[in-house]
Amino acid sequence: MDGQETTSPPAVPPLLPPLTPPFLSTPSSSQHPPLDTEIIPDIDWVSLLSGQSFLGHDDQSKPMVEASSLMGQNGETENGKRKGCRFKKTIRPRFAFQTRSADDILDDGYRWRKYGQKAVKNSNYPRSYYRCTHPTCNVKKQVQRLAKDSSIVETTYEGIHNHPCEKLMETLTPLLKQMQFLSRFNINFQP
DNA sequence: CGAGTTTGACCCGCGC
DNA sequence: GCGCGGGTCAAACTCG
Repeated sequence: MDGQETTSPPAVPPLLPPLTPPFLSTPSSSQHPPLDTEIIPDIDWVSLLSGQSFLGHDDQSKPMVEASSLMGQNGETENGKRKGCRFKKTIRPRFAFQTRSADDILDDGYRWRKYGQKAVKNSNYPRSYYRCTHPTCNVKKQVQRLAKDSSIVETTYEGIHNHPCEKLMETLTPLLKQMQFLSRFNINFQP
């Protein structure tokens, strides 16, 4: 809720993966190549997109899964009205990063459904809320453009995908098949 | 027609 | 206790 305007990580709890450095403090554009989308910190995108533990340590720890499933039903009650456990204090793995992009949404390979948008204090730009559309997956993400530098989009992921990334699989499957095929002939990829 | 987006209302946690 | 701010819901709407 506070400290959002500084460069300190606003929503990155102790569960932050070690591979994810805190927010880039100075996104000075002097060294930036002219890319449409620039990933600022070093992110293990392979692990991230494959639904593996980008957190490095918590993919199998049950509390996270329970937290997710808890949120999964959204605390709806018998009369269809939502109730308190919507806001139950569950610690879910979250990590945030910033990208320099003209688009608010960076294509991470997963399919997201927007479920809300909210104006945030101290920011000219609204914050958008997305949820993974996979039926059993309850990962959420928040996307917000920085008030200071509107060219930077801050994305906060919450939760862990419990399914592989469709797009990544689509891309990798033919490659894997090809590798399997080649491996049948004991082809070594050596110079 | 199904999937995704928009948007106002609702709810809760927290600080005062 | 009250008000504020953030997060979510869900009906209405849009789009392919």
